[in-house]
Amino acid sequence: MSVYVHDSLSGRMVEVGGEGKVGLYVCGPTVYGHVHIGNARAPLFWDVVVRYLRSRGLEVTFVQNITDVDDKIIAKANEEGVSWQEIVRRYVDSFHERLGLLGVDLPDIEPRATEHIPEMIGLIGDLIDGGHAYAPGNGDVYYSVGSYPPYGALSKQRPDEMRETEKGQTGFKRSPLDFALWKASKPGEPSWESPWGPGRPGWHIECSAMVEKHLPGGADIHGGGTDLRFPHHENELAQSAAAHPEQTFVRAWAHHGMVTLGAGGKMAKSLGNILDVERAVSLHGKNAVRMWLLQSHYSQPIDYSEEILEEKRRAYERLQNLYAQISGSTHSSGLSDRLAAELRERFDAAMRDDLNTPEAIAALFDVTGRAAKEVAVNPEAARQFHSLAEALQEMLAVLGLDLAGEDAMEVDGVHVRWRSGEEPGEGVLRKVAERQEARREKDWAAADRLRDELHAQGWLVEDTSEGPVLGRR
RNA sequence: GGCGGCAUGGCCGAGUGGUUUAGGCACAGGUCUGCAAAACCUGUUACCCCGGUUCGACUCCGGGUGCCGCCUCCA
Repeated sequence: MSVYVHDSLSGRMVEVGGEGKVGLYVCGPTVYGHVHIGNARAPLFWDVVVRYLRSRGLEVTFVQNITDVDDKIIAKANEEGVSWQEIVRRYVDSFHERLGLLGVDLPDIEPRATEHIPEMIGLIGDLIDGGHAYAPGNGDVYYSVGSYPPYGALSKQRPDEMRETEKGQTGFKRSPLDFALWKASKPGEPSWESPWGPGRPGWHIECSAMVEKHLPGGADIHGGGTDLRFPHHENELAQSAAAHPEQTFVRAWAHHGMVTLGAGGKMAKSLGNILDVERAVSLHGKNAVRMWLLQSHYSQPIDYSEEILEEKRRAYERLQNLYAQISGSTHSSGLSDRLAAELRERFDAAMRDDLNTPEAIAALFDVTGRAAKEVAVNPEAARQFHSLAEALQEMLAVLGLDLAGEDAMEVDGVHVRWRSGEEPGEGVLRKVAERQEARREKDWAAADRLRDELHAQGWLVEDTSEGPVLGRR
């Protein structure tokens, strides 16, 4: 069992998991604010990938770091007059809470930069020893881009053509492209002892150190947004490859597209055009958000709008309705077995081909729709799709989409059902029972009046042969 | 300015050198239904422009146009 992932460095598909194991490293957040849905794309997508790989029997180690020391964290702390640790604590909690709202599981290892200072210092030492870094005496240590000829390969940039930009110049760097591995700390800033004086790590070095530590032998897949390709990933690669040329650092670089907000372009904290995860979930629901992010390929940019999310909510509902038709199955017809096998095969083929979640989801709709057609022609078939329902449950678990079960209650002698999760109030239930009673007496005027009232309260009543079912409208 | 990517039907969005419908949403008509909803049936709209390669290109190559990302912190 293995999957193929498009590698941004070579431009080719790389086989991953052939040995039965997969080491995955994904760049996590810098915790100085609440994560928005753009930030959430990576954790959500890779969580799905991890679930998929595990469902196929692969042993996965998923590492996603947290950057807990950084200029912005320090700035935020100063702004509020609290410690940087306080800022970190607050936004790590917020990050976890928001992932929870989206139904995203935490990675196996969530290393923090500040917990890897010795490893980073060691790595920097190796770079200096190898002639790839220098300490000009101001307390900083810089990576010498010129010492590593392949520099630029990942971002397809040529160092000599990038010289135009001199924004990074400090006076101590030998080349403006050189970047900080270690920064001398100013008074009041977080600081650690090092051979070059008290200071703190540069941004890129943490990922190099943490990949090497937590995924010995290298990462099979290294994920992150396309905006990290340069300079972050380029620098990571340059550091590790130069320090430890005998080791593989990353086998496949997988970059996901940006979440855009219509004409506003890329969603970014610095642009202020962000949509908080909490708001997105409360506006559209977890399932719609997941459907939205998973129904386009990870490598593509994806646009957010309320209309699009509404569409995705409906798409999810359709899947839900299709599933509901066969969910009561007690046995499996030959058709069910065939469809289940086809579904597994297509889902698998799609995922193995560069983690193509939209293709995988299309298979869900297609196969399930065919079962629904059968049910339409032959109502008996509704109870004969056990094997398909089972397969569907597995795939939806991988995608993290809920299969809303149903709860029910006897109200005034009427069996009232509703989608689990949102319990209707006593008054609503009573109205439904009353309406059912009116229908029994063919008092359509009263029944319609009650339907309208329930509608006004946000509920939709569906009449079925098995009695009324409540749903949020 | 440099580098990279993308351009598919009303919208979202996969995919492929030709023989089959991606899938979803929306819309129109119908079946079912007291009504409504769901489901099912039928129908509608495709591959940015110009060249080239090819027996044949939406699918490969070149050019153009447009959009996006990166080149500075950024998922």
